[in-house]
Amino acid sequence: MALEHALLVALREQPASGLELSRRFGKSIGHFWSATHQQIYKVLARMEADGWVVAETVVQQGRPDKKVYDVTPAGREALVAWLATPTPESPLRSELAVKMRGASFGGSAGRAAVLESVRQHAADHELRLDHYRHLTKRDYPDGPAGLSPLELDQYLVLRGGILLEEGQLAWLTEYLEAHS
Amino acid sequence: MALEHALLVALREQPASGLELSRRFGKSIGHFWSATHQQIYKVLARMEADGWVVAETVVQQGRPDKKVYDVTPAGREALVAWLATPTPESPLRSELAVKMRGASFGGSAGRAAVLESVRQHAADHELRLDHYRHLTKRDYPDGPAGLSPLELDQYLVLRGGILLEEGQLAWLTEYLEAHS
DNA sequence: GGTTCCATGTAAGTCGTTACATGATTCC
DNA sequence: GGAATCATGTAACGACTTACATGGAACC
Repeated sequence: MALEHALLVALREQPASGLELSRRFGKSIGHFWSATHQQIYKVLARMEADGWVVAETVVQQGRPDKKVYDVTPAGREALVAWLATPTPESPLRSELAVKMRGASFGGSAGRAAVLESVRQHAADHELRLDHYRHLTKRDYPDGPAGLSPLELDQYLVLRGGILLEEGQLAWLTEYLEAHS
Repeated sequence: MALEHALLVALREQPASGLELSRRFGKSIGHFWSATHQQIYKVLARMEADGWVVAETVVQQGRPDKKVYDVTPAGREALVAWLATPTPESPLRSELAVKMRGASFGGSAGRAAVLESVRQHAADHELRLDHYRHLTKRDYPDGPAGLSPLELDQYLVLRGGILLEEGQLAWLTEYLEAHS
């Protein structure tokens, strides 16, 4: 029940078509709320039926038409109402943690496989961390000083990405060291 | 497609009934893979049909009978096979991050509401962090030295809980400081 | 007598993923 | 000519949640 609101936020930052949204979700917001294009189309259709957004068909040359969505006043109200709603804690699910606890029951092959998974994930997290740090340097070379409220919030969400990735990496590194 | 395997791990550590499992999932493993009892019963039934587990009805005095599940050789094989499978990265979903980015579009009331949500979550994470640290002191007073492989893995998963909670807390603290 | 706990489920519905479909256009 | 991109979807399925149901035992 929250993809709708994530889309509202994205559309308030900038009106967009379904595909543009799904691409944007591959970046910024998507790091904290992923969605495929199929899902996005479905939810957009429902939001349009509910009057939260309106679509305007934009004719393009050399490309298919696209439907650019924008948020209606009703959609804005829905967003504000949602902000005031208590935020349930997102259940943290780590398949890797389950495998770590299962490694003892998998013999030497199982243990090696889990080690390999952990190594792979550590590399992934390191990569993403590099990416976030690069974004920080590029978009906020002077740190958070002098940013508008909107920019400050975007900066702080990026900081969240960095801090969470650092936590993950610290964990997996500790695991690998303990098993070496 | 992974609750099955989480249950296999839990049952290999100790055979149990559905309700006992759902209680255990409120603790240790559950911090990384939550599940309600309804879901657990359903999956256990499927696993029994698949021959991964067998149920033994245990008569109790003053209480209803319970069905204690144990893992079969086929279940053990399924667990080993799963360990060797590549581990997809669990999509990280933070409703709070979406709200942070939406706060600018919610007026002063919206911003205050988001701040309150962040404060609440920070308190929750601090509480859980205290809990994990308490568990560490109680169960591993001497650190990881001298633990069996199984205990070491349990220790390392607990360490994961601590490191991830610390990351979360650091993030939310930074947010609150930036908005004070 | 009412409430809570134990223990096992069913039913209905939402959320999300995976696979497939279409049709035009540009790139090699 | 074949592949990739743009753009929008449908269909089928599985995962997960929420609400409800049952029935006895213990607690106050």
